[in-house]
Amino acid sequence: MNRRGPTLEDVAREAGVSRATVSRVVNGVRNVDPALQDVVRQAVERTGYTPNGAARSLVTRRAETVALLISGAGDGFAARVFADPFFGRIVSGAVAYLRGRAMHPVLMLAESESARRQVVDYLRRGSADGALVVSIQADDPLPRMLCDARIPLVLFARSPHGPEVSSVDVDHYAGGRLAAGHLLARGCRHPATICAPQDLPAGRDRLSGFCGALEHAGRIRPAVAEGGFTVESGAAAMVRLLAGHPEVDGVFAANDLMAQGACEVLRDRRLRVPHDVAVVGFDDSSVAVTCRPPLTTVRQPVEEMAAAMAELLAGQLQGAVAGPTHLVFEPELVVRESA
Amino acid sequence: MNRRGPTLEDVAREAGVSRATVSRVVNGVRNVDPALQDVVRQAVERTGYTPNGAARSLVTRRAETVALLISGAGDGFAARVFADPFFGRIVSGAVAYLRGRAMHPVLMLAESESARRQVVDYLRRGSADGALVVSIQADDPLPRMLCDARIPLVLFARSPHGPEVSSVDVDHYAGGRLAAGHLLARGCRHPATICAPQDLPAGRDRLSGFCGALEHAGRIRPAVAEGGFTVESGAAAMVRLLAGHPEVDGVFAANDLMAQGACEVLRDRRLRVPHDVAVVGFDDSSVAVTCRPPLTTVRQPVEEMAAAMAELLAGQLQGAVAGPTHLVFEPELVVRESA
DNA sequence: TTGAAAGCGCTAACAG
DNA sequence: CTGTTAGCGCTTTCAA
Repeated sequence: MNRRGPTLEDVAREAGVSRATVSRVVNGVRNVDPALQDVVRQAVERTGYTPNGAARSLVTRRAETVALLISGAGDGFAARVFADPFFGRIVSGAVAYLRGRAMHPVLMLAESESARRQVVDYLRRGSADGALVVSIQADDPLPRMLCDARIPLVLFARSPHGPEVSSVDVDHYAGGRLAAGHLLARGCRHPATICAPQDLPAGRDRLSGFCGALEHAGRIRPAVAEGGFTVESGAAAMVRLLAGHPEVDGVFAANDLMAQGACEVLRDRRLRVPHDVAVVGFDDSSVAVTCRPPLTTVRQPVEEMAAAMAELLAGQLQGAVAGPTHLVFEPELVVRESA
Repeated sequence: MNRRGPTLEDVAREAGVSRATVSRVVNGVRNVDPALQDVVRQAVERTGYTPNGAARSLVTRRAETVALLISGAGDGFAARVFADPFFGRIVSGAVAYLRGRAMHPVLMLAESESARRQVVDYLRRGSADGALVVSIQADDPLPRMLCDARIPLVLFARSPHGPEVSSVDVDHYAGGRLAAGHLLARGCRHPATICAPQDLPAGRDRLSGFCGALEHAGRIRPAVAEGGFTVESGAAAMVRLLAGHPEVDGVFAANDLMAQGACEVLRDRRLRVPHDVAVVGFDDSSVAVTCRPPLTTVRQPVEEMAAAMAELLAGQLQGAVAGPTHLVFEPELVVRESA
């Protein structure tokens, strides 16, 4: 594969100017005679010139590329990522921001120990200038690895035990409270929750927000079953909940996928949603709309959060030396049919 | 961001050898005294050296990176991609192959005209060595753009009007036949299909395979409603089918997501699957298992196809000059509960 | 405003 | 087996 295209040299010869001048025109640097600019641009056109990224990066020390890392573990990791529209929203938000700033967004999965090493290597060698990290595993070693390698990064969700780096997050506690408030307001007397893994801070916060609001309203603790963010785990949790607490009339699921699983089980049992059991989800991903019935859910402004994450990183890359910034977004209740 | 780490020079000094020797050790080239190798490796360790990718690429003319491009259009493109586990399987297969060959897989979305230009630019400047392209749009301009830019590429699905490049595909016609055969075998008398967009060759082939087998068995043409690969479009199509043909007792949906939508509508109508209406999907993505009931479906060996695609590209990158290769995989019927 | 020249950090001949 | 040397293609001082 020796497709070596035309170089600056070739364009310069074609245009009858020096390499430096062509470089200036290509990079839009001022102080070039407009007439010459045209000549150069035509030469570029004729030769079909494209700058060689490696040569450029070698001197600029930038790749104009940002890696969006989705980190986790386990078999079928990719399958899980591509089954949750939540990630689609993150990608969407980050990509939109980066494209607007002429940065190339590249998505990489870090699904295993060796994959993480490869990804870190990719960044260390400078193939990307920094990383946006979305981790869906407790105690993910990736943020620390990146940090140790001096890679600029911003996290989606604050990591309590990880390194102190900038992050963007939603107020999970407030989200849980929103769900409880809504359930209470519609007269729910026997609330339950399908919570997220409790080794995740987000999982704990959503649960304690939910419980806290209930307690505040004078209710006893809700029935709790833990799920793993998937439809099936939500369904299984709902089955357990029903087995132990047949009186349940309201469920807060810690994400929409699990809420969907719950709805399916409820339906199988001929329990009407929301009439018999009200269901509230979390995220407001596209399944919230697809679900039958459409889900009332706690919306995370994911696209904005992702864009903010990219903006924070862009700032770091431009040399802003402020300490870690932690942005916390407010969740919002979106009422549809399920509750 | 001037984090300039140690260079070969630094390591060489530390180890008391020449840059060339360090380079050899780092790149695992033979002909280096084992003792020296150790010395060098220790020096690498001490200095925390990582090769600079730009400098290396500049001379090797390779980035050791392959782009996996998902191309299409429309608002919510990312959302759609991340709502179909089918893509997860592609990513999974390609990533697994590439990681094993020490290539960095990077996923990029080409969701608009400008995004496509950016992606092509990324490849033209050499940030990746080649592309694996998954297009979910009829007449996608991307393959041709890549081809014109002399970027090595392999397509997922053969493009009839696009440039002649290597591709990997499943026998869609055979897949449609498989679905028809199964429906017929279980005694279905009024088959219908929720077909894929007919401007897609794959969509046409799945439909004609289905119709062909029916015809061959002496049946009339099935009722047809077109969907757009999403759950909602499948549900809407099912509604139309039922409205026009209440007698329908078997449905072949051109992907699992649409099959799921169909199942939901059927359930709402109190029609039992498969007892009243049998449903066959396509893909065998993870929703086939999640769906209620679990879907009988036509399996595409997506992971293998993706790996084959990566292998074909790797061959091209190594300079194998064979003409375009078209690999066609056989689909397989996976029987679960829905039919 | 333009050109000449010096590298960026690395690999790959080519000697030794 | 090891070191010396010549670039890879580009940006960026520094002079003119």
